[in-house]
Amino acid sequence: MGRPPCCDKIGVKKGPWTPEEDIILVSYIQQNGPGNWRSVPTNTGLMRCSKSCRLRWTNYLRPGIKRGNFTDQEDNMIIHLQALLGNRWAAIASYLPQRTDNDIKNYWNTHLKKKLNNNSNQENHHHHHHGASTSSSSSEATTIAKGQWERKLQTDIHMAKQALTEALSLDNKSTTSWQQPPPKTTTIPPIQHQPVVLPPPPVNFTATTYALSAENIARLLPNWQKNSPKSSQTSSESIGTLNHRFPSPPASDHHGFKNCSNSEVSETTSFFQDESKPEMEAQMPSLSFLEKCLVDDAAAQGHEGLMNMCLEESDALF
DNA sequence: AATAGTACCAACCGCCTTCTA
DNA sequence: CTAGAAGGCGGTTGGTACTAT
Repeated sequence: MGRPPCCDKIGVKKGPWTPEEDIILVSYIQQNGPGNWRSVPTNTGLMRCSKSCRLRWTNYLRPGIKRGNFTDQEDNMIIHLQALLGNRWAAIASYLPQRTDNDIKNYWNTHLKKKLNNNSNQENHHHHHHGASTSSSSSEATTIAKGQWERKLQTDIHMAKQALTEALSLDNKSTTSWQQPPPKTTTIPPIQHQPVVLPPPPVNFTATTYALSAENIARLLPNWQKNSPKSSQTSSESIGTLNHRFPSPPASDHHGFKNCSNSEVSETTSFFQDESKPEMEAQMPSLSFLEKCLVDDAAAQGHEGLMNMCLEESDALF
């Protein structure tokens, strides 16, 4: 037979989370780590469905989340990736480690869709390169049944490569940092990158990365650091730079997740590599495949600039 | 100052895939 | 191998904040 039920629907609370609930959830995850959501409501006493707990954590409480103030680079990246992947927000979010899929989805629906509509109305004859990928792959991708898109992605790999290469080269004019796929891809075996700084082993790693959690929920959990062996140091280093509930002031630079100190980068990205979006592990092979094809193809075609750029920035991140 | 309209976003819903007994 | 639950994801909605009149 199957598993036992995760939680009965009786007495399950809905609606906005209270700070108290957040504290309970974060405290529990601090001690046990994310995952096994089924046990969270029973172990914490939260009158919430396991799904709700997971959603609250992944979309709001987990460390390293940047909210609001999407940069132009992020805009472009989302637009290109949406054209490339369709409404696969989780996949798109894997390229924007500080953003949640929900956040990107909301931003797309509230901002970028309109922006694109306005642009397409004003310049239909423009952006043949965009239009080709957007009109074909986007509309198709959204209609393709789940599970089929990866096959399509492989069969249409040339189209995808072209679109992504275009996106990379377009934005390379202004900056290149955001183009770097999430550093977590560097830890996936098929990718040849040798991580310079590997995440600490899971136990220490959890302690370190939860320091970032402390920053995100500092207002909710004043004693957070006390429970996290290494958190006091890291928190003092970076506290105030990650603003969870309140949007950051307009960024002086537009370098996305590079817009922070080295320690922040390593910690934040390390976290993402291992914990913040564990579900991405399942998706990354496809994306890594695409990336690898891009890099390989770029090399084959003599696009060393693109390839080097990707590799160099990957190294630079560490 | 009050009201209506709009924008934004956190959270829910339901479907699909994966996993487990 | 199969049934059924957990996990994951995308679409949608409801509440709140903001803006215009």
